Amino acid sequence: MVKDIKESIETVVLEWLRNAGVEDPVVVLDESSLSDFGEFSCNVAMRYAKQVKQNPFDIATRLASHLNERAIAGVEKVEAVQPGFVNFYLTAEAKVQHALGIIELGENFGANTTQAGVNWVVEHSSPNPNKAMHVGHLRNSLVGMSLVRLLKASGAKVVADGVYNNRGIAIAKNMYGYLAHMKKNPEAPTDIGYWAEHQDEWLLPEDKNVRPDLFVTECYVLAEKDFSNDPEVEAFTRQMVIDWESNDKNTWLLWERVLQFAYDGIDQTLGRIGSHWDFVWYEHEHYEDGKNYVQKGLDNNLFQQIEDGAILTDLEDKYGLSDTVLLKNDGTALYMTQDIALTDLKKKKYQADKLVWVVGPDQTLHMRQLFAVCEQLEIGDRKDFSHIAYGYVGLKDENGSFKKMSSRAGTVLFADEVIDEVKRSVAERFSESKRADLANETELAEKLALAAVKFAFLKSDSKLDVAFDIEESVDVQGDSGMYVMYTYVRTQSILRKAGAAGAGLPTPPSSLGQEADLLRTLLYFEQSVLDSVKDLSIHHVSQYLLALCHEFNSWYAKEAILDGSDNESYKLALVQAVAITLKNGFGLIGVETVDEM
RNA sequence: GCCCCUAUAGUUUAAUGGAUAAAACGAGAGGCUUCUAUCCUUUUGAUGUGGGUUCGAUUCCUACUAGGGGCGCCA
Repeated sequence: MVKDIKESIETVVLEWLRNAGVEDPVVVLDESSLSDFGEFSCNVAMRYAKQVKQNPFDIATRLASHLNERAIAGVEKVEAVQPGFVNFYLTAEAKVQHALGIIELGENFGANTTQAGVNWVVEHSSPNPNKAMHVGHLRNSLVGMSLVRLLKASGAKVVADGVYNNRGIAIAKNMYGYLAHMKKNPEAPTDIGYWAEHQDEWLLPEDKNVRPDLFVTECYVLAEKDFSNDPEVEAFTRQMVIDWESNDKNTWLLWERVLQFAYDGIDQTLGRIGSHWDFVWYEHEHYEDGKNYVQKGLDNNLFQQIEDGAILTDLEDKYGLSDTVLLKNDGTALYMTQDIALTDLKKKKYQADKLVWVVGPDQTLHMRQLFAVCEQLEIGDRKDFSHIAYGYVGLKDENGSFKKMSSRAGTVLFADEVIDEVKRSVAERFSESKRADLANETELAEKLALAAVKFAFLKSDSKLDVAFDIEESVDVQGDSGMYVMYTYVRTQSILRKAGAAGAGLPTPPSSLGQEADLLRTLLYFEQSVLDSVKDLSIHHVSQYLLALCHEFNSWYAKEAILDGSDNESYKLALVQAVAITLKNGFGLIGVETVDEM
């Protein structure tokens, strides 16, 4: 495989540089920017010219001639080019062997061992257990799961986890909303005691024929309105929080009932998009523990108590971060308080080496403060904590500029709405093309819609904001998941048609023809995975898949594959190599391939 | 006021110190009696502004401009 050739080259270059007097040289083989420059190029001559006080082109020339003398297997020639690049041209045979090697590796093609032995924890999705998941959660979840798969493919042990912040005023609003607005008989009292004795007098999601998460969303919206208009409702809701804290039996019963609706609905959405948690944390189980950590920090003079009794961090000088409150002046916990406890719990439970939080960009300061405080408390090292701040998913306003979605303004798009909308558009295409032979159209439309949505969210850098236009952003043409899927379907169609003919041993050609660019592109898949792991962003893989599809489709347009020639089995092998690469890449993105569309 | 993020073609994005800045959408032209035209070929067009570092800057530093986010008892 090309991986081995690259390693051989790097070894020889390293040795040569050391002999030339370079201290601790770093050798990186980059993909050549143009095919005229070979398959890989190296910039060490320019990088170390100053250190060894020689002209970069001279260094490159001598390095190239040394490499040519060493005659590394798979390397046809090495060239030095102004101002000092060293370009590597692989032999046709090596490129063909690489493609055939893909078939041998199968689903393991693209996997690497860069994270072997490292325990990662990835927290993702962060749905609110009082509302349905919206597109922001969708993006979060897709980004998080792509990291989970990427790290697993790199040999890491990965745990995906989720947290439900399931206590406090927001949940109490849902409880009130349910109690007040989901009665079968409007005359029934809005009273927890009465509800506990007469639960069957209240509606369930199935009675209204709505999904449970939309059901709780409705409770929340109705409650929110009453809460801000009616002081009695506000008092009632706040009292529920107090009753809950003092473990009132019926309050807890109602709390569990309402939360379960949310959990059930969110599970449906997560299941639909293939997201998964190995473990779920519930805030109510650990939020009090945070106070012990704050006390410990106070004892060790890491924190300070201010006049009114609240506990404050001391991060200004040591970390250059603004300080924040760790414990309220009434001694109660904050989000930060429980996050400290949770971080330690996570670290210990999983023996975690690296922890990742996929959380919105508005939490950046909070996360930095958390990491710094955890370091002060010796919970872990800051460098092992990463905040993946995916960009906002917003809408375009009249002027075309970015506008954050707001649940108050009613501009929030739910995750399922987006997928359903794309699904409709996909189904429309089926009816237009009159492909009635596809028996499982609905199932297919679902798979294709998920492919389109996932790819749309994961094809660009996750930290950028997305101004979401349901028509444009989840397009099914051009650089889209549908395009990649269509290309995969093409490969499957050809392989099906070839049948047993494709099973023969391919006879590689003596020289490369139209397929040269395709073979070249196949060399770079593994690097795209490595780049994605390094940056903790899957988009390098997505971009690679698009490039591979362009090459494959160009080749497909130029050359008949099933031509009955001696080359046929070889060409079929290339089709198969492309198919495996697309499938593996899609796998990392979280897209399930289909065989027909 | 302070801190963080972002700025590439008309639009959505790619390229994180390298060579001629790469795609898609849009607009124009062409291509199916041939393995699925949801495709292919081709034309068009871009690094916010001013300095600096470097052999080399979209990439790093700096000032500015514009947009977004955040800044001790919300989550």
